[in-house]
Amino acid sequence: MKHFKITSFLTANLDLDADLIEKMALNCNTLEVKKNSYLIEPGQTCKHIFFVESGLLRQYTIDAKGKEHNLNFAPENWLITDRNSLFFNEPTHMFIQALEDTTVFALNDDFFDEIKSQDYKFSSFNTLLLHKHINRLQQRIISLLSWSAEERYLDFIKTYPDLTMRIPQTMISSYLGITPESLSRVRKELAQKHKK
Amino acid sequence: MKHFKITSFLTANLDLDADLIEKMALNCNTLEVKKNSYLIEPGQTCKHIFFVESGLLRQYTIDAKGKEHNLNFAPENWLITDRNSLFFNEPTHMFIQALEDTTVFALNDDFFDEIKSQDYKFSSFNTLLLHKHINRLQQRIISLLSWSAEERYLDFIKTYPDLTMRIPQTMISSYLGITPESLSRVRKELAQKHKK
DNA sequence: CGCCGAGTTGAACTGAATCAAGAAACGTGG
DNA sequence: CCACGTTTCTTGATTCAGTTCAACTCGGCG
Repeated sequence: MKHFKITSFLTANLDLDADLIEKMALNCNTLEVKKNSYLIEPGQTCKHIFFVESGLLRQYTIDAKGKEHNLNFAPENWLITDRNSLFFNEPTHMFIQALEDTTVFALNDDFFDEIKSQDYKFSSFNTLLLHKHINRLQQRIISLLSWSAEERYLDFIKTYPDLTMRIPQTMISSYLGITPESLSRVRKELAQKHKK
Repeated sequence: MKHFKITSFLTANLDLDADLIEKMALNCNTLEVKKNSYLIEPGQTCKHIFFVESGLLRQYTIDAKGKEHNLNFAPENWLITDRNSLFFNEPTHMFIQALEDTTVFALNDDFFDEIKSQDYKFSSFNTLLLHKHINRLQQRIISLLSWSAEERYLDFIKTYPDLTMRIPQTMISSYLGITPESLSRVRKELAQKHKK
């Protein structure tokens, strides 16, 4: 049996039979994505849910004004996909790019359908993922509505302490919805406060 | 057979057997919610998906600073719920309040589980709803990140032309993430532009 | 060594918030 | 159905968080 991290991830989350997980591990693909290259680009239709074995991905889009918006980061043990493209079978508007050399485990979405009949837990697992995703999006909307740039940054480093070092500041600022200059100033302010 | 609007809504969306829909219609409750009263309040656990037969609901939350944030409006033919509370069976932080005298059709969430075995279309219907919800949330995040107050308002009146008249401006402004004063000024500007 | 992109810093600017005060709309009780 | 008080909306003056633009620093890499 292949020993991907996803194996333990799934076992922990689902309490599935080992042979079912192994079956999945055998059917799905491991992909290597070199730093700065792309897993998904606009126009493509996203067919997989990607589980990050190692490395770091970012998901971003470019708006009508040509501005880049980082919507998600996915370090090891995270899942990432474009639910919209995947489910509605439409071309995506998203980029998914590797910020570090990354190994992903690509779960073909069909797999969920196939397995559904075999194991009820597995289909409800996908529903769980959808609900967790909704939760995160909701939280982010509320943070954009109610917090200042500084508060959003503090929340970011609290939530993802290790990522702060691995993601360029321009991308973090874009995720937070502020300019790189503003983030730089926020960081400076915080450093000064901390020194006292 | 009861003639709720939801009947035609479901028929249009699902192509279900008439008797299945009727069964649902008989098993679920119609609730009347008087203007300004609440369907859901924080602390309660949300157990239903509400389909609005007639009237208008709003969903909002109050943040740590005591500020109110309108997250959703649901006029006739819309569905509304707190997915988080519903799925994880946790107390909600949301208010769902009637802005007009409203009639809702309350689908007990268990119903989806029960019906799942009987009709596969029905369970995939719920998944469809989840994906549509994710889509809306994603769009809203992007609009908060990339559009000005005026642009967001223009998008709002374009998307929900009739709602603009039925929802107090304070609530629209809160939905857009701006102050009531700013919205008033934005409207004034637009009226002047339009006059020319 | 010298270039180049990322990050920092400064100064001027601006969109939106805040505070305050007036006008209009609303519903409640007489 | 009107009168009154309360809330909502508007308008103005001022302030502020964050943007923009431009110049500078620093660290990595060919």
